[in-house]
Amino acid sequence: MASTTMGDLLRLMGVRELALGGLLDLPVPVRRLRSGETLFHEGGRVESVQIVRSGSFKIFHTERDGYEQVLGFAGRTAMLGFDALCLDEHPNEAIALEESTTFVLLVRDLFAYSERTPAFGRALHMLFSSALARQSEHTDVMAAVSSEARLARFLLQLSRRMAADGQSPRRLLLRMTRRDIASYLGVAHETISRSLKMMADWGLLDVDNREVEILDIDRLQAFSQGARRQTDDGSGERRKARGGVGWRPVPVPCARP
Amino acid sequence: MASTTMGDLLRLMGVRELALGGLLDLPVPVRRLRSGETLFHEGGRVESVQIVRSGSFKIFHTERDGYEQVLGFAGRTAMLGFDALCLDEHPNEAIALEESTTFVLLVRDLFAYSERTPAFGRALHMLFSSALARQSEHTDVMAAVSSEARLARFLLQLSRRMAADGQSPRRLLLRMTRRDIASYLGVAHETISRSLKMMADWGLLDVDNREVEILDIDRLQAFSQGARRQTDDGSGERRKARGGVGWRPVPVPCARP
DNA sequence: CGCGCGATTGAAGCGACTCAACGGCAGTGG
DNA sequence: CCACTGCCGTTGAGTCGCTTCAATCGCGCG
Repeated sequence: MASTTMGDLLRLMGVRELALGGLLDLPVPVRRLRSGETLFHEGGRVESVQIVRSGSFKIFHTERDGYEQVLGFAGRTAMLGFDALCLDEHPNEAIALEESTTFVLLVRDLFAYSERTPAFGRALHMLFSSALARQSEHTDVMAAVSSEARLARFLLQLSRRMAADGQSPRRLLLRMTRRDIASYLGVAHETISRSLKMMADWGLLDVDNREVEILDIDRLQAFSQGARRQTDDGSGERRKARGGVGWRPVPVPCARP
Repeated sequence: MASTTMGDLLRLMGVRELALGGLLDLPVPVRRLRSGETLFHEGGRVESVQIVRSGSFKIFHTERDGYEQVLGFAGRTAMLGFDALCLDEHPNEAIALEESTTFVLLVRDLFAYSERTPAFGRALHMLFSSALARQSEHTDVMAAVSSEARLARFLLQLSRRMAADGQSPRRLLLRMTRRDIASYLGVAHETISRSLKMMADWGLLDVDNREVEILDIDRLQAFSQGARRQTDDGSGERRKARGGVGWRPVPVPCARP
């Protein structure tokens, strides 16, 4: 494993000021997971906080009735397991959606790291903050009223993450199932299928199973902002847009509850 | 103002090990706000992180179309403005719902505090963690399908906060409007009225304008669990029970959100 | 006192859930 | 090798809960 030092971790965390103490060579353990492997279990003891180095994860909670509530999806630079710090056990479970690696920071070492490497301490604060910001993404999708708008916001979030990683913000590869997305968005999984089709028919997306290409990111953005469509003109006409030619969704903003 | 020291702050944060350095006497500024006053504006510069010492706040975001999306309600010990740390400006706004006070921690001092008072650093980590946990409360209410279940979960959250503050978990005083609650729960404000009435008729609550008394907390709890039915999943339980005793006569489940 | 806002209640229409069936694909085992 | 079984994804049809529009009442305030 060529790169498993504090310096590498700091680089991942976006720290640029690397002219610091020799602690940059401090080894930091890396964990490898195959697709489907679980990072930590719900109810498990809290021993470490982990930072995603590569791959992606699904975080979810299993309700008493067995329903699997998806809480979020984590990609590169995400911090996992931190919400458990103020509890005695993990409130949720994380599993890898693909082959992934994480930096492992033992909770008992966390504070020592911060004291000995100030840059790490500050970067940690930033990570905390962005963990909060990531959480608010969920609030953002749930704030949309229609299921299509929720899905649009979700796709735009993925797109932004791709861009942040220096990849194309247009071509998305959904590593999670429709059912996972549905749970995350708080809709039925059938609705995800239907909404994807709708948006494809409208010319916003090109959908091929898990591969989604955003064709018109501006209109998608506008659409994701839309509260509820007005029926105004030929409302009975919107059953099936043909071939995606000419028809536009025309989202009309209107006051909400 | 009798109590505005680091020691008081640590006490609020729940730190018990107060046998520490003399930095406990370090003064920490306190801010007072009247009802309706704003703690920080959306788009404002990020100068401080604040911890609620008394009172309560509404955190919200104003969308382009003018719709006010409520993101949460903060009470005693809540940390506000921290999500802005990794951004250049506040992503949301906070206003006091009643007469309130906060401890003010300048961002530029944050790290220094941690270095000089290790107990503070650790307590800060805990605060970060519980800020995350608080965020997940929103996910929790949104996970409920029916508007009544959402409202029930919301009331139970308030109840738990009351209990955590040593007050009666039964008598709630809603400091926010129905409209605020509705926005937070993602439903129409009329629905809040109707749901409250429903639950009162059911004998779960006693409602008098902003004063709500929980009459049967156990049944309320049970009621709030009405999530999405189904699943029974069985993935971990899959007994191929060949020649089995008690094989289910009905080919039940289709996995459902 | 009238104005605005919060809260309640009624009526009607639509969007999303539910139930159900089908096709495709991967893993498995005879 | 090829049924066989599960799971994922899609599509259809019917029902219902919630939104939407609307009217009314109470209350604090300039």
